[in-house]
Amino acid sequence: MEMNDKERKRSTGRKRKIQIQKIVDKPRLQVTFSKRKNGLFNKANELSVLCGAEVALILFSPAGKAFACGHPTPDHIIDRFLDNAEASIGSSSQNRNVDELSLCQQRCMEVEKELDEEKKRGLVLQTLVNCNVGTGDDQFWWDTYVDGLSLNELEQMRSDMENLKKIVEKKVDETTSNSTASSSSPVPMPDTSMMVPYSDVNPVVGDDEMFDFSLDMNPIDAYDQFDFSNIGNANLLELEC
Amino acid sequence: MEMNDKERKRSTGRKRKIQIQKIVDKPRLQVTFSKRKNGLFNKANELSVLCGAEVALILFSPAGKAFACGHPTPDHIIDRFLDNAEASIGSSSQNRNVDELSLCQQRCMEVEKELDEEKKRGLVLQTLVNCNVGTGDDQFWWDTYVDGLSLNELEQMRSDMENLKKIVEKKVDETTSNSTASSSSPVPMPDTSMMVPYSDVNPVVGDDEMFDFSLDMNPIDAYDQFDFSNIGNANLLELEC
DNA sequence: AACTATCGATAAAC
DNA sequence: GTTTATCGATAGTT
Repeated sequence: MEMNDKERKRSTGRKRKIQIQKIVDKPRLQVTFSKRKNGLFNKANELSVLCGAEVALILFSPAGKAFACGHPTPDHIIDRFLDNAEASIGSSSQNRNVDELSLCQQRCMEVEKELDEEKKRGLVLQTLVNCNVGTGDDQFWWDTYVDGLSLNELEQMRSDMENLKKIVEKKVDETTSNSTASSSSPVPMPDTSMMVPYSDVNPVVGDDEMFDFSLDMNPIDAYDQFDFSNIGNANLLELEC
Repeated sequence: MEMNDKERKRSTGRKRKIQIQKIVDKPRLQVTFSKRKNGLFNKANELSVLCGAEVALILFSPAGKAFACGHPTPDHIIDRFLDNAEASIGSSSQNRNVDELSLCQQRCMEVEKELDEEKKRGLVLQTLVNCNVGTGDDQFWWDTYVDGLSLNELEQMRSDMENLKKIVEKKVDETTSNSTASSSSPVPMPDTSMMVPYSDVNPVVGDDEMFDFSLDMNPIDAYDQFDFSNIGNANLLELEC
């Protein structure tokens, strides 16, 4: 975005540092809660995906509304946590009717495992392609690719490149002359989901759809009130498995 | 901080945009998990204080270590959550399970899709490896590769190829004049990275331009050259750039 | 709810 | 751990 300094001056909303203290203004609290709840779910989701970690996030709004998310499921995480902490207390979510769900979860985990191995395989292949030469930040693949070739191979490659260029140009011509049917071309549009699997696939989503990518998030219906008036700092604990 | 561009270049640690996908590299995953775990706890705490909300966050590291925090205590939140869930058996629990199921299915499909893409990428890399090693009578990978490209991709590829040709010619010159294998100089080429799906190689490219490998290629069946499942991540080079 | 400047989180390098 | 540049989250405004 291009702006000169004067345009900058008359910018509208400006963020300022805030103290981490209970917000008294009700509307502001509501907005903040909504925004930060979304941000928190988003970050929990990202951590889960990035690290393959099991994450559960449970929160009650000041109004007493419950939200939870987790992968594979909040109950799963809770059970594991409780089993961990108390060794053997029967969980209340055992007898739930989750046959199909648990099947899906199982499959999901299997696919994730397979994906993991496929990525490992990709790394190995990439290593081979790069001739085991580590790439610098500013190098492109052919820089290292070319490094591994002998002179003969290089000359071969040069002629290959010329042929390829012809092929490409021919293909461009074909595609251009057929441009009337461009939208219905036999070549499907590139699917960028490989590169951007979670962030930019659906740029515009509703509030509720925002975190449906991988964490199960389910707002719970209305619930009895608690007294939220005095809540202190977080009670942190770490424990070993 | 005021810095001109040259000083910028010399900076040490640089944050770059990362894909929200499972991190394969173990050390990197470990660091990311640790940092993001702290950030997540911190944000959960802030939300709790700012809005007076009850928040519980439970997570298991990939290694199986459990962490939890909550107000007033994780167990308290969990109890409340479980009571809540039990209390709402009948009306919403059915919907909730359905919701969880569909979300799980959605994630499953996404993972499967990513796996598909990863496999196609593996095919391309495999083909590349085979063509690098193999000789002559096989078609080169790009011959089939080109068939699946759209017009934009073809034009992108054409310019890529011209740059690559220059690199190859330069390399030929170097090899011819200097028997010493000098390291190739980085070629500033802003809008590429077509071939290497690990898109972080090129920070300039926009998400929309990301290339993918969802193409119909003639697979070269050489999948089981290696047993990838036995390869630990730690043994692999850092190749994610 | 959308926008923008700012602040905070954090990826990469040390 | 520490540092630093960058990216993402978000406070305040409309």
